[in-house]
Amino acid sequence: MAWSTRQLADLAGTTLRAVRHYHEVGLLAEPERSSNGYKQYGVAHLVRLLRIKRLSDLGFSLSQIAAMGEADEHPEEAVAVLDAELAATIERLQRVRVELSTVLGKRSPTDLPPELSTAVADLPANDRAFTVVLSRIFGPKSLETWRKMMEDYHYTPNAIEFDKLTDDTDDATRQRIAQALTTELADLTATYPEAAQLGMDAPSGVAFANEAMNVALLDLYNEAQIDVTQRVVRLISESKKS
Amino acid sequence: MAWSTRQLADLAGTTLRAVRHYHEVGLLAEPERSSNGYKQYGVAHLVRLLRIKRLSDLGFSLSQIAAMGEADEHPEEAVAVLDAELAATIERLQRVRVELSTVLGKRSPTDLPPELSTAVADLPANDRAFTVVLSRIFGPKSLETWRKMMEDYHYTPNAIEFDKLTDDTDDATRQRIAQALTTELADLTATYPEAAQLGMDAPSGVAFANEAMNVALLDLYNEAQIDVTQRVVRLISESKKS
DNA sequence: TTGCTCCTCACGTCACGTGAGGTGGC
DNA sequence: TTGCTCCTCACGTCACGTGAGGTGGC
Repeated sequence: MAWSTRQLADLAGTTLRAVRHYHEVGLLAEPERSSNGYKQYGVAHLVRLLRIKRLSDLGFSLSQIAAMGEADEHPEEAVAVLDAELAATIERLQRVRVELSTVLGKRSPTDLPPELSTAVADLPANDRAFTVVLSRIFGPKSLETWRKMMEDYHYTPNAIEFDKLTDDTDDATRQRIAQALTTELADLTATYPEAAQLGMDAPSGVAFANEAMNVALLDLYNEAQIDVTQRVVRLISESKKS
Repeated sequence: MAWSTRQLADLAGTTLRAVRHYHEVGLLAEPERSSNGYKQYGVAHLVRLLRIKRLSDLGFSLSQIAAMGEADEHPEEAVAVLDAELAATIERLQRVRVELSTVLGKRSPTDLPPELSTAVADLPANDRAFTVVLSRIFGPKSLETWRKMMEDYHYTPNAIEFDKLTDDTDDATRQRIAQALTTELADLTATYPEAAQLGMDAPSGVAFANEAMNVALLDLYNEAQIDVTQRVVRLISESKKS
């Protein structure tokens, strides 16, 4: 008269495979066998299995349960650690739920931090993608500066013309736009003195940030736009020399 | 000019292996290679990777993310389902924390439901284990009846004598204790009319419950105690006939 | 030559789930 | 003989982690 594996599992409210798994990892002793090889469980196995299941349901790992041993005791420390983990998990999940609701309301895209989402709302795809890259390399100060500049200036006539540049744009037009943009940038820097520090707080280093911006530039814009950008850079460095 | 796998991973705030895993499961397209076989990632890869990471952090599985496709959209239903799951998980974890605090305060053992913990507080090991078994086979009504009976009667002189029985206890003593217990049981049934229904609400069936009780009896008590129990059963059935 | 980065297998993790293939008692 | 339960492999799951062993540019 004893319980079969299935009966033991049912009594404990768990599964056949779980019981066998506990045998495999040495958490639960194997019982004696009857003549046909069937396992024969007794009350001690049920008590042990219930304890394993209880602790497992509470969130302890099987190795933690093994470390606690057979007695009905639990190291206070392990319990405290687990409780702290649970508290942290609950908090995190609650924040995730808040995020989910803003994502659902389309108030937040999935590739940008929420603060930037309104600023890029109606930018062309490449400018938007460029901002995505910046969001990953700039520090918070630079990002905030960039956000303000985007919100105030993202539709100047010069920016619109820049967006329309194609590879067959002639040299004179390129130069004209480059000069106009340079002037505009100077005005911008006057309005936002922080703009001079753009990218200086990059957490991964200024060099890496510059390289990444370069990669993004080459990737997102056409030859004429890249050309104009380089002209702007040259014009600015020339004006600094004089 | 492009990003290496490590650079892409760093930019997205994830790991090398995660990026490769997304390639393996087809979530992220592989980029072109340079002449030496190195992967060369562009902005589009970064945008895609950021989206994958964001959705993954929110709790979507990779196959769910795959189903959502490349666009910046998310089926409302999937979001709602996930949110409901999160809410349920949070609730469960909160209940677990409450349980943890009672377990820590030793106010609750790990093998018994909380309601029974005080009732068995100072029972001998076998009676306690027997109660553990009952807690797994009785329905709620029977368990409540059992709890009341334990709290009122667990230290009658007869119960103490029963606990002390050994295999060399002589026949006369066995019979005397059996008769005393039978009388006591009759009194109990008078005080608790529900006692007559004990085990009748077993969710897994009365037959299974009886067999399980029998297994526990044979497992937990010695020959003399089992013998006395059988005498009690016989005495009761005789008294019913008359 | 030494370091560092990149690459591709390929096994490991955690707690089991899920067949596959075979045996034993009614 | 048919069903049902039990048994032991042994691979699968999920999202990567973690070496192993080899190559390429400075």
